Amino acid sequence: MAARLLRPDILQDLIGRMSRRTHAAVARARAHCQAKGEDLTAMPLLVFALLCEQPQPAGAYDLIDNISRLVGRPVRPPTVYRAIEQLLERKLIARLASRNAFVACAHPGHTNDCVLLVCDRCGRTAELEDPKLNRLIDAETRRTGFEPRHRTLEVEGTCRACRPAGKEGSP
Amino acid sequence: MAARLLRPDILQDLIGRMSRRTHAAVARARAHCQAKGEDLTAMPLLVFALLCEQPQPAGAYDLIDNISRLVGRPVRPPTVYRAIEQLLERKLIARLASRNAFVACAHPGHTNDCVLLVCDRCGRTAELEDPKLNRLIDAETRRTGFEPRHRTLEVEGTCRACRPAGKEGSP
DNA sequence: ATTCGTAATGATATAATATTACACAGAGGC
DNA sequence: GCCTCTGTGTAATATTATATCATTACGAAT
Repeated sequence: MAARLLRPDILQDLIGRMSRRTHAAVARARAHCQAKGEDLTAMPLLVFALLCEQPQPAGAYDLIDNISRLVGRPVRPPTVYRAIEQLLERKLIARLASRNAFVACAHPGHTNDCVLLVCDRCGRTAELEDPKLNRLIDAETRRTGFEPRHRTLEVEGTCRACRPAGKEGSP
Repeated sequence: MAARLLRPDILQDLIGRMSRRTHAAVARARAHCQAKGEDLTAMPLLVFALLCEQPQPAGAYDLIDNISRLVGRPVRPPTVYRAIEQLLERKLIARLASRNAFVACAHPGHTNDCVLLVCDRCGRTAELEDPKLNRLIDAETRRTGFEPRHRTLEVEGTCRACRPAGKEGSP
């Protein structure tokens, strides 16, 4: 299965150095996939772990650079893009289309597309799951005769932490 | 104003060969800008007109190629990207983030971000202006302490025309 | 154990998208 | 005329993404 790069023990070691939060997220992701009879191989796991380590979205080439540093030799774009693709399919990460970047999803197994809130000060993103909103989007698009399959909803603005204190309402 | 490329008479000629619909849209766009004391120069006008001519979104390099053909010599990326940027600022076109492409907006002067419905069969897009949806998105994001400034909402699916006849409800 | 099939990975090259930096041309004011 | 300002022109390069083919590990069949 795994080719010579990224032997399981090395992978374990790399992920082992990461935060507790990441360990938990990785464990959840593995469990989630195994429950479906699938399996996460080394490269997707590493990409996912790296994305978990930072709250900001990462560009593909940031990931490529980081991974290359970690494994001690250049890892090429297709390798990382393949991992990204697989993670996207399994909805473990989300593509941030407005910035050509990627973020780890907080909750494995959400079947809906989620809303991404992107702070333009700190660059952090938060996920919002909102069934009511999803239903409205679905209903309104269908009203025009359109059959929705997938949506991208990204909101740019200022997160609570970056907002000047005391400004809770509208400007 | 205009440098040596795209003299006004040539521009008129190029736009003159386009459809009636495009003429109308271009006229509306000019009027809309003039009402605000601004003005659309040659390149932005041509880009807008080209986008009006086709219902599918166009990539920046499609535009570059088309414009180069029309004016009979190579037009470089920055020229076209500058025009795109200006049109985006004035909300005469919209960026389709999920595909790195651009579409002409149907109605000049809409202040809200609109919803883009993208058909994955024919590639056409439709715009949806939906105040109710906008209000809900605004309200729901603010509930988390986030201050929204701008949003991207793109729905991919099958448009009415491309849908097999008789399938009006859910699958 | 050898062979074969397959999935994941590796490497090379290149396509597609976007930006930086600087030069120049023409309109309008002086 | 000369200056300045804005829009345009060009070269070079940065950034993001994919196509293509080679290689490696592992398991199943023989």
